[in-house]
Amino acid sequence: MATVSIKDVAARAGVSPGTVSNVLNRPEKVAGGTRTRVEAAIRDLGFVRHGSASTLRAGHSRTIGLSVIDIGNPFFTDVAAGVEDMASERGYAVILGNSSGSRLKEERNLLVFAEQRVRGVLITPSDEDPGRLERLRERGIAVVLVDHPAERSTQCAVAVNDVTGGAMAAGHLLRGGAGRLGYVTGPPAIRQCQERRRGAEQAMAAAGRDPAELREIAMPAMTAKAGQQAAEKLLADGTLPDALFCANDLLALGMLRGLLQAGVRVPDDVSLIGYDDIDFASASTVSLSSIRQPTYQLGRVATELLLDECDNPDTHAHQQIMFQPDLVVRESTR
Amino acid sequence: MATVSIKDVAARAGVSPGTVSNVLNRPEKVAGGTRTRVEAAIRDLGFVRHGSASTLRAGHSRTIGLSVIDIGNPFFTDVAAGVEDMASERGYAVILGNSSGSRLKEERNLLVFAEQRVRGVLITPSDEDPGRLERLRERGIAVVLVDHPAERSTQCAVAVNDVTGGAMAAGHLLRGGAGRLGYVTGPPAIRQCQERRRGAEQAMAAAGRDPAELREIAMPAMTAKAGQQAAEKLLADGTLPDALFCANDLLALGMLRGLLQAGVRVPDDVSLIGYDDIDFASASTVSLSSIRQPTYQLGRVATELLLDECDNPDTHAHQQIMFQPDLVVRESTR
DNA sequence: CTCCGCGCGACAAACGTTTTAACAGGATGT
DNA sequence: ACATCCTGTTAAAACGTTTGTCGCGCGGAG
Repeated sequence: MATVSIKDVAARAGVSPGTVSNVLNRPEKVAGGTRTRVEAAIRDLGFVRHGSASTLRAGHSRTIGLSVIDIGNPFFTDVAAGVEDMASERGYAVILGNSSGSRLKEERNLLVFAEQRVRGVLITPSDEDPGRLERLRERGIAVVLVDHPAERSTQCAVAVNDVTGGAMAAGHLLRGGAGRLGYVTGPPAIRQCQERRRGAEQAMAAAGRDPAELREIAMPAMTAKAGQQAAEKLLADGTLPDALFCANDLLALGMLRGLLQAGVRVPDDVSLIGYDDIDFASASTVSLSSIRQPTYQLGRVATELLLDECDNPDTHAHQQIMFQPDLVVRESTR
Repeated sequence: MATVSIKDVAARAGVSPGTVSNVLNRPEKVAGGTRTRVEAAIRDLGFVRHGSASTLRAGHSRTIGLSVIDIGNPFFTDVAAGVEDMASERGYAVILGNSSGSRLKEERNLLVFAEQRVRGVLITPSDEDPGRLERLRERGIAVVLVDHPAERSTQCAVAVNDVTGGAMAAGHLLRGGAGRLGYVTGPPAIRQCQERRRGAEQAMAAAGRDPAELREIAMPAMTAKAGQQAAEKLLADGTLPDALFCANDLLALGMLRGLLQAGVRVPDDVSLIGYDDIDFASASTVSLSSIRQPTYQLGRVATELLLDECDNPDTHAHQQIMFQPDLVVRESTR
């Protein structure tokens, strides 16, 4: 438990504590001989800098907070991996907060972040209230929105264009010769669901079709189970569309299962496309066409923006970056 | 940026800084009137305690480190969710470290943890070297192993019994009338693969069968793609076992796809069981029988042990907790 | 030979909290 | 009346860094 401090290092190297600090933080300021001597002392004693003391004195830490809505969702997991990698490369630690969609938990996480005096926060807000984030900024904590459009141009944000993605999916189905088109979606409150639908409608209009013909099947959840229920609903109706666009892959996989079990052939009878391109999309029996989002990249870039804002507050220009999704064609579509 | 400190609160409430600290840390020590006055001042000024200053003086922080091998793996994601929930309930923050299987990255993460003076570390070690962990303990940082047996009885560990799980899977297949049994596995270096195999052999012995008959198909990775390749390999050989036990669900899903595409019926021609019971196991075309592990619980309990060790170092008794897996029977097995 | 500038380090003052010892002022017991 | 013990509060000393200021010694310019 004999915690070794900068003083011990200084004593052993025969220099002052300030010099040790300089070796740590601005090595170019200290003469070669002294530096190697100090470095040797650091190694010998197994010294590791006390982050808290450093933060206290310097006024800022080398940690960032990451608040996500659901760490169990592969989408956020990939984002988190990108964040962690980039932060780690730049010597920052990541404090993880999982809000589970609960506003209370999100609030609590932000408080923890504030107590730790994180340098900045990456957040996918669970609702539209900008007040909390404003309060963070007042405390000098940078904020970057992830997978959410910027509420104002005074902040950074990264997102993926869901309208384009929706248009890609529907366009692909239309090019495949689809007559009647169905859109299987989740709760209407979810922004992504709305925008993907909007994209699909645009694609229909561009193909000279009436967007109002798009048949919407809305489910209360975006899970595989909900997808299968949607299939049952469609089959009970008796009028199966020629092609189905599902708002995420889990819905699509459930739908696929429901259709195949009922003897409907995919893609011969019905074309099917999902969204997100999760790992399992390519692993299902009939591999699933989907829309790929650069999730890992989303995390990396968001972190890069955040750290730039922290390290160069003066020259930093706020950016709203919109990534473009990709169409991935597999077996489930004609 | 006017950061408000304990002194400002003290001034406004007309007390000394020490009293404010007491209100924060041992409210029972301060008289009711003073306390409410101080609390009001805290609210009015929007004071939030400076975690680093607190850590520096108190000698310990309210953060723990979590080092996992692959945050993209649903298994670890579930564990992380459990950790985050429990830590958050007890007022601890979680610093996330993702080693991606790289020893170097793991090392770097542990260094970050040490710098942040985390109270303790939860780790799924990426290899068997106990040295690093020993060094952490010398620094007064508690360590709990996750999904890894304890190297010695002087530390806590939580894991799931892989031998039992393997026995459950193989036993289920044997009870279904399987004659020839195959075991599709990953790299032999992975401890879990070995132990699950050992369990399967025990089940065979218990059923009066020669364990040597267990046919092993080892793949270099444990992904869906590798599973499909394994299927191709088996089909090329021409001698398909009656039943297949895959060391994880991804392998099993790939295998399922490969078999179905070749016209092999599951479970009529071949029974198939996976391991982990990931979400998608129940959503595949032929839903997958599997072995469920209490992952979320694993994370919660590990955190509980860690915090107990931190908060009651004297009375704390090291524990090695072994969870039992569950057999989940679905459509893929007879 | 003096003076200036410069490179390198030492010194010391913070940073915001926790904690110990000390203390005031009653209440209590003798 | 005095000694004693509470209870509630304060003052001050840490904790381990960072950082601005200052001083020393040396080499080159005047």
